[in-house]
Amino acid sequence: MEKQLRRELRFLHSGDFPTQDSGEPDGALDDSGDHVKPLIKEMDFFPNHNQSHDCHQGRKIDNNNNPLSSLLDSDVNIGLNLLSSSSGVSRIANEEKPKAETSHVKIALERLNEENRRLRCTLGQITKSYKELQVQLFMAVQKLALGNQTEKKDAVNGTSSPIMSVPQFMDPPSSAALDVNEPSASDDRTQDLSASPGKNMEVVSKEGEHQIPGKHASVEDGSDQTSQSWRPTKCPKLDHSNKEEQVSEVPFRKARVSIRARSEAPLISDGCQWRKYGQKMAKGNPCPRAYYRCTMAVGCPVRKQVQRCAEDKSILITTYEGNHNHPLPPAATALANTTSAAAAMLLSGSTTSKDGLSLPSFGYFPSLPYASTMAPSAASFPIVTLDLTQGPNAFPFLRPPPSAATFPLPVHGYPPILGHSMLAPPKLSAVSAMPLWQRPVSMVETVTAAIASDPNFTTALAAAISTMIGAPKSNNGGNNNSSNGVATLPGSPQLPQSCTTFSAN
DNA sequence: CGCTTTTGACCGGCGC
DNA sequence: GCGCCGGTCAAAAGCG
Repeated sequence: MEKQLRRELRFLHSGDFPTQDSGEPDGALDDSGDHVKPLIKEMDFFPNHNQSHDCHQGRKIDNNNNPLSSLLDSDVNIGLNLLSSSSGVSRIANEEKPKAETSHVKIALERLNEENRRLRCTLGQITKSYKELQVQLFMAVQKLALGNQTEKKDAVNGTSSPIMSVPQFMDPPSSAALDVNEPSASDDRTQDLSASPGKNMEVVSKEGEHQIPGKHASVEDGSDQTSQSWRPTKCPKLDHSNKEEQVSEVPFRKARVSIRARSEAPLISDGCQWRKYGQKMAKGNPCPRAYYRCTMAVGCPVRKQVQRCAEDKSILITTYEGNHNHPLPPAATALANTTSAAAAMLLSGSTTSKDGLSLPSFGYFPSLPYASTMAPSAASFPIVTLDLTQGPNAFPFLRPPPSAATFPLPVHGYPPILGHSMLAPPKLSAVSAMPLWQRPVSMVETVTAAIASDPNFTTALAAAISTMIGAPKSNNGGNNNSSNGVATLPGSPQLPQSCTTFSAN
């Protein structure tokens, strides 16, 4: 039916512009057909148009509501028949009727164009809302950072204060937090990705946030980086000695982002280059913990730990900390922003909880008993855990991405260009020789898919943010000792990232 | 030869 | 003060 219809419309098209189509090979016909194709689709989707979209269709479309049916019913078939019988005669015969047909088609086209415009407009508004939210989140985080900066000084001076004061975070972004709900709730078309309600993001904070020591503090990273090595356990001491430097140099490095995902692969490719610099047996876990540092740029302070979960060895836990001092592949950047948004929320203090308990405010994210698998030292840091081990997408990650495992990450406004060739991790070539199930699955793809494919993510994120913004935090008591000194680096336009790449699987 | 990985040693924080 | 533990260093080994 549709096929026939396409042919008919092609014919009409060629009738309208005989000089263009005459004598053209199939390719030209296909082109014209392509122009018509959306028209057909739309007509099929909205056969009773005057009911819902009539505000845009005030024009007369005959007595028949659907111009398509008018085309189908009478004229077009005639043209087709003529065409099939004898091309020379059909031309002549057709030229007598096309005017009415043409007007019908034009009307339909106009109407569809209008609807198209309207849909674009809606899409634009949704995108705009996202971007606004993003910007306001940035601002909120930076404000928070400034607040923590001052609080840290206070704490150093002997006054213990909560990690953050809610009002600092509240002011500007309060409206934006609600905006994010709008697109996800009002426009179902933005959620045509497959639903995967099982995705979990658990945000956990451990008390006792420390400053990273400025041991090797240099200014390798002008933007938001500190170059000192990752020595969390040494923080407190140096924190007292170098407080001034700490405050200015170490913004959000305290938070770690941990990603749990199922993978048989020993390592996850995330678009960055890593060099292993150590391996340790951690207490309570028979599996060794491997330490990696980013080698994409000299002095990049980013570290990651990789360890299998003691309870379920198919789960790989990758924990990141630090900010890259070099450009990242787009996917890594997108993921960095995604996770750092979570980290930022964590660092805001309102989403933190003591002793590794899940956040009550994140009811959307089920809690997991993962804390026992974390490094004990990690308990000194707030940890954001993205748990990809549950839900329908967990296992599919081990397989090659079915169609396009890279989804756009609307949350951070990145275009859907994530992953794939340009993001291929440096070692992928070597890895490609491995059996498929042993390959390190791209973190980019995995996390992106995990997050983006979950239609509830936006809603949950918005809920979390509005929870943070709107409600005074209730459980910050555990963090009052060393107000984490979160500080923005001057001139850094980026959202401070507590981690920059993100693992999955 | 240069880079990466391995692995034991070392350091510092923390609890007792 | 001592021991435990996590994290890092750095020499040696491995690899392309």
